[in-house]
Amino acid sequence: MLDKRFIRENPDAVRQAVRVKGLDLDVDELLRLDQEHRKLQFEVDQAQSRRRSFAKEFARADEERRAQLRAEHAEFDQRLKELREQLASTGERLTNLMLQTPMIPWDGAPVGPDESANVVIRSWGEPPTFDFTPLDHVDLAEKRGWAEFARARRVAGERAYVLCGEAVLLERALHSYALAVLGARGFQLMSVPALVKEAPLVGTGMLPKGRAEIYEIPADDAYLAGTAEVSLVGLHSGEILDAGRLPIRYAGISPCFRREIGSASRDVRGLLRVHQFEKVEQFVICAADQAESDRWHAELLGAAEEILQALGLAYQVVECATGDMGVGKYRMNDINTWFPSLGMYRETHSCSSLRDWQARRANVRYRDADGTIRFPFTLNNTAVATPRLLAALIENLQTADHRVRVPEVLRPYLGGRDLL
RNA sequence: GGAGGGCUCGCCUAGUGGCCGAUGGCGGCGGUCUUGAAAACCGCUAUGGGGGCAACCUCAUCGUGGGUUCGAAUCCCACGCCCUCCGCCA
Repeated sequence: MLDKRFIRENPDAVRQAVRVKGLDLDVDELLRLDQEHRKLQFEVDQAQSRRRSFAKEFARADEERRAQLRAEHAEFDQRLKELREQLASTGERLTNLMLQTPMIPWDGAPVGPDESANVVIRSWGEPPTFDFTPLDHVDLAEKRGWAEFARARRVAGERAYVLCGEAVLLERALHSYALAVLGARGFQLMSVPALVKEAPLVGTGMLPKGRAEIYEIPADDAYLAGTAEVSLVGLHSGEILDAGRLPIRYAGISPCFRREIGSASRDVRGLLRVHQFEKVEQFVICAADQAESDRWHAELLGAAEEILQALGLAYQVVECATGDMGVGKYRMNDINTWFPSLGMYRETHSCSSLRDWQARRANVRYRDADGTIRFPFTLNNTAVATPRLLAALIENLQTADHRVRVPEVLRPYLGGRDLL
């Protein structure tokens, strides 16, 4: 969500953002509603002011005068009621449009309609070469008894999976390692709800646009969050933080649920695109300062790269195009990790800066040293998301005899074993 | 699931229909005093919207949303959350 004043003063910048992000938002209608809303607000204010003074007069009046006042104000009350209704309905329409306002993307973002316009900005590592025919993660896992797919789908339908035995330990090792890396970098470890109310989903920007992507539990007016970010933002919703508390850095771990409606029949095999997964997410709330936010963006990207490098997985860092980055993003960098079975790099991490777009929605504020109340900037990035990263790991580190080399950093979590 | 109690300005608290955007204390900030500090004393100390160049004016907000009333923190209804007890349960 953008600042209304900013929209009034820079409508062209907003129109431009709507265009390059491929959105459907009528900025002129928004401006018109904003103006109408302000006009109605003014009228309602005046009417209520009058109502208050009338009430005071009433208190002082005698019975005869009171009867007279009641009669006089019947019509006025009706008018006030109508004004209030108009204000409410205009406000509702305005809010609907405001929730669709996009963050203005940064100058460096490639302009393009979708991920095809993304640009690789750096690479690390070389895709492994095998002197045998490598298996994909599904065949490898089944051969080793590390996963069940057919049976899992009997239980939970398409895209379901079961991890078994050592795969369970390996998955947990990835998360434990990610938490250790982030803990060492000063992040507060947080295990957060995945079952959430509507408000934090709107606050993060997952709703209203992403409704089709989110599991809904109508009986309880609840939803299953697709990322820990939802809870982490929601934790501070409505608060005015002390500037001294910033930056807030969280490493949030949670199960994540996504309906994958827009990807039906894509990646249906294996562990790449599933409805339920486990993720450690990095999340930062920092002062409303672009330079500081940029530093955190680099830091979040750096933590993810540290993890991938320690795991020995080749990856590329991608500068995401305007059409790929989503409504609220200022800047987005995906990290794509090499998957031998696909012969390509696939997204395992996504690092985003949102400036104050999310804080505004979630109503998270802070008090600056000089007492000014501001909306902070928020950023987030994946640290480890499994089983997708687990699949990358076993594919890349497999051996000819269908075993998997354990990266050194994971060995402490696997009883010191260097081979599974 | 059942029964009860509660939700007021950072924290605690006063307030049962108009004098209440709201009392008092604590905390915080500024000042006086002091060599310095403490104590004491004085002052300030919510957020959002609208109007105005500005000083400032105005409206809204006492968990949320409705209702009653000329007028609601206060009365009524629904919902949310917290606490206590019983039951159930990982």
